[in-house]
Amino acid sequence: MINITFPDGSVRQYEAGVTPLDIAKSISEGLARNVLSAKVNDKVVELYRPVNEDATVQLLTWNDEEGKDTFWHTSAHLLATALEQLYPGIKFGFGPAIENGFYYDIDFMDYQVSSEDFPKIEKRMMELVQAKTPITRREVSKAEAIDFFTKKGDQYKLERISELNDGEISFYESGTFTDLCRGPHLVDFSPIKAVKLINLAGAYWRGDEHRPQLTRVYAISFPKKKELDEYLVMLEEAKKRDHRKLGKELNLFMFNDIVGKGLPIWLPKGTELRMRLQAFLSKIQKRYGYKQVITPHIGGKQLYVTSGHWDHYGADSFRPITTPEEGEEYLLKPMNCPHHCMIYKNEPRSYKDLPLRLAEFGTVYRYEQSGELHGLTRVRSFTQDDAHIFCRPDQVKDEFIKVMEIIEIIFKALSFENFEAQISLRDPNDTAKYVGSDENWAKAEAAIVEACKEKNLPAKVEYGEAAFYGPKLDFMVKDALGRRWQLGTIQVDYNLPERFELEYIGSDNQKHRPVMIHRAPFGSMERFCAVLIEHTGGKFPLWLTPEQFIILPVSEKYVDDARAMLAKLEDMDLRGIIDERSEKIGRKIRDAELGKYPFMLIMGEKEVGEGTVSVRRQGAGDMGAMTPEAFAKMISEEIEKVL
RNA sequence: GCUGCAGUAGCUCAGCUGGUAGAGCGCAUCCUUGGUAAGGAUGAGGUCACCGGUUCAAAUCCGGUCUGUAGCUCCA
Repeated sequence: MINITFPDGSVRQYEAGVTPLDIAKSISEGLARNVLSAKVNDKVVELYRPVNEDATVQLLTWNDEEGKDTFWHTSAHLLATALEQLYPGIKFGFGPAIENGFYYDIDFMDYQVSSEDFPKIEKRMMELVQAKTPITRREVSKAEAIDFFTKKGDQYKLERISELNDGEISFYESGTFTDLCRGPHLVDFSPIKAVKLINLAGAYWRGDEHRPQLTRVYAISFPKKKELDEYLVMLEEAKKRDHRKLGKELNLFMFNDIVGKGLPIWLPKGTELRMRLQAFLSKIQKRYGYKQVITPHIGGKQLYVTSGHWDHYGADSFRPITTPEEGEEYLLKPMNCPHHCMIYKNEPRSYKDLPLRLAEFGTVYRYEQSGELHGLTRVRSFTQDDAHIFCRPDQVKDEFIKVMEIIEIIFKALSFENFEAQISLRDPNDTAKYVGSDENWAKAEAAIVEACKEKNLPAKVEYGEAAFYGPKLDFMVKDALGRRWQLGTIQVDYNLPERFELEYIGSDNQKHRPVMIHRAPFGSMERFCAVLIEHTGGKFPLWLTPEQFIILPVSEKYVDDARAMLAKLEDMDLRGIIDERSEKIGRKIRDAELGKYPFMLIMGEKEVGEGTVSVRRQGAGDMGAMTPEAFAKMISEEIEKVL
């Protein structure tokens, strides 16, 4: 008998050689039906793999990330099995489970496959499911593996095998399809009740653009048909929140071919929104001791040669601007820090002056590859809510905490709750590729980790992800379609102070080198607004929205009264517009609802007589009549609650 | 940058295998002056992204370019 320990700490005894499926059956019928794979001593395995000695066992279902992984990974094999039957001779790259579904990278050889073929492929997949094709695992020798795929002519699998050692190679067979795979997998295809191919996209073999491009087939599958339907509805809903669509509908921003791709133009309403965000941050920064500065949009090339950016990124950036003056070259500013370094250098600094916090809403220009451009989230001209903190090494942690507080205030005001934080530290095995002393790195890395601990911020630590010039802390959020974008960032920098020979006079009357912290709570105004648009679905919080209300006169007779009311509300620091069209009130309400104005103020004979407005809240309906003063009070109270 | 897909009115889109353009919304004018999610009539508006080719004839077929889009790669 062996002891099996469960995640809750309980222990049961079983015969040696018991399988996870047996264990599930011994617990309950339902569990046995739903279990997908099992985690035995921290390794996920198939349900038929015997357990021969004492172990901890966690039975994995659809509700466990790892259970889903097994499910989708097997679905990828189902896809491959179907594709190989439909397109004999195709070659297979990798086919993993991903965050939402799975994909398989395929070399389709001479076959032309398009999304029109999806139904056919899905149909074949479901036929294989119904056939209850078992999936069997087999350990093979390296020689056997090489032999098999040589015969098959699959150079991709052969390349992968060449990196593996004898004794760690396994094959999985699902009917007609045999794949090199580590597993684990479902026992057979039958739990897969619904599949949907999502799209096709090119993907380089092993992500290398110099290697062949395969066709990546994205798909998703579910244990219940209903879950697939819900997922598809969710996708549709997400598309409605896409900031590119809402930006057009709400007249926030535009692009124009002649102006140039990746160069966003902010329309009046979008500008309102952005200015308000900037004013909000400026106010907080003032409280935290930042000094606002303004620097030019271009800078002498030497500035960026000194900073090192020219060497690093110059070849892939906008070409230098030349002048009639022989040999004179300027760069469109790709970042603000070198300018700020020059401000630091402009006068001698004492340790008493530090930290010096220079802030700028600085517009920068970067030549992003055309395939990378994406709405407002990836553009070639954007404005960073940038600031550089010049401080002593012993001040890093305190400054870090203060920046984290600013980010906290912002995220809270906008109810960004689903963000992820990542601490990027240097690769401990390759410290040579980083600049700065070991001592300073150790100090800064510890400062970041401690700051997160102190602020109770759950952050994932990634080694080797630090920039060459210093460790950093990034804040990431997902957009409507589940893509992850980096917003706020705090980065420690030892490189620029060195390159620009920044100094301060310490209390010991000696010269010392300050540490620089780059930070941008929003990241860029463009990207932040994009995420904000998707987060709110265009229904911005009251304090931010370009128009807080729209006055709807019941008929044209009351337009003059509406104008007087607007003036009165504007005097009370509210903002709104009037719908002066000759339309019936029902129509005006409908349009205002669709236009996402937070409040509709209806004015007719009754209200004009009483000196009130009838308030209707977007999405919630009639709230009754109130005086403009009462309305203003209600709005300001609501705003105070969030800010 | 690479690969797939797409580009028709301000917006969303229809236009089968080639026969010289349509709808809804929006806009303009007029009628209507209305009470909590679409009142009515009339009208304007398009080199069918651009350039070239095939054809008696191209929005439609072919090639190229541009732009968008899905991914890959990159990202200070």
